[in-house]
Amino acid sequence: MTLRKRKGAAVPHETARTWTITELAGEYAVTLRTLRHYEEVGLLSPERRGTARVFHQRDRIRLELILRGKRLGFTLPEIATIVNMYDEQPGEAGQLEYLLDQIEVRRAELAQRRRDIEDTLTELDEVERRCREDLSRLG
Amino acid sequence: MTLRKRKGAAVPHETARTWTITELAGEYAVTLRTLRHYEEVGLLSPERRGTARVFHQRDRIRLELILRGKRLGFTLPEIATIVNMYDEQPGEAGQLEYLLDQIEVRRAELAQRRRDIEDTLTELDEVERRCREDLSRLG
DNA sequence: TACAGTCCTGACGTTCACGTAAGCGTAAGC
DNA sequence: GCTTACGCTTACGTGAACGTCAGGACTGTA
Repeated sequence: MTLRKRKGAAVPHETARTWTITELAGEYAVTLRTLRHYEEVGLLSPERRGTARVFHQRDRIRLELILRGKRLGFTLPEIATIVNMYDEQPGEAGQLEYLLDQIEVRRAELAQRRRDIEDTLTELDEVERRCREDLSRLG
Repeated sequence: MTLRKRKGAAVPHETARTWTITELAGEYAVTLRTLRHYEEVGLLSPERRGTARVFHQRDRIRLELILRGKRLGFTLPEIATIVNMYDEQPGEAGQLEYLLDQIEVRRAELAQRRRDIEDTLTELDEVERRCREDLSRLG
């Protein structure tokens, strides 16, 4: 799921498949406006052929990351910092340490969210149990 | 963490503690406006003494559920359906089955979010690994 | 060549979840 | 009895994440 190429990983010579904005929107159940918006805020940067957008595999992967971030309740700027981690250039030490910091921040947030989910699931179990109890009392 | 009383669970006779809006806001790090907003949309319904709001333990519990829902990225209406599950009256069979349906829906959403979190954490690990690798190469 | 289909760029509108005054009531303390 | 603190309602403002036109270009096809 990494976007960054570590070496010159010899891409197969065939022309890679691309997608139009309508195709991508259909496949991921988002609107054209949404995809354009993600480009506006720098989350996607499809190739242009003339004025038309041409989406590559790279854009699909980023889009999947974006949608996942949305499901997790992150804002688009937050998602940007996460998504951009994946294709950061090696860079210099200060940058790398900043990146490590960011990773810790996100990790902590995600851990909290996971606890929230566990708690909620447990309580839903309890609600369901009571509910079935009441139902059987009625039947 | 249940709000519904199953029987006449003999409440201790001492007067239960209550909280003012400012106290509650301070404790949960939200604004007065936020608490009032939650009341506007029916998520909280504090007692009124004159015009002033008086919050009870029940309200604290609901507020905790609300904040957890927010961390999980649910909208306030979505949170309402979840929170209201906790203190539904036993009700009739149709209602109970509807509730069971709702529980399934939420459970599925939460399961998806949990997968999202797992995936993201795994990938953060990978990013961190690469990052440390690059750092050691520099040091 | 006419027209349907797909794409584009503005740019204003909308919903959600509050923020932010403005203006007023009331109870405590000096 | 005046100030200060806290609380209230009403109501307009705001930022994020798009929705929704309007107007225009290009492209295949009947």
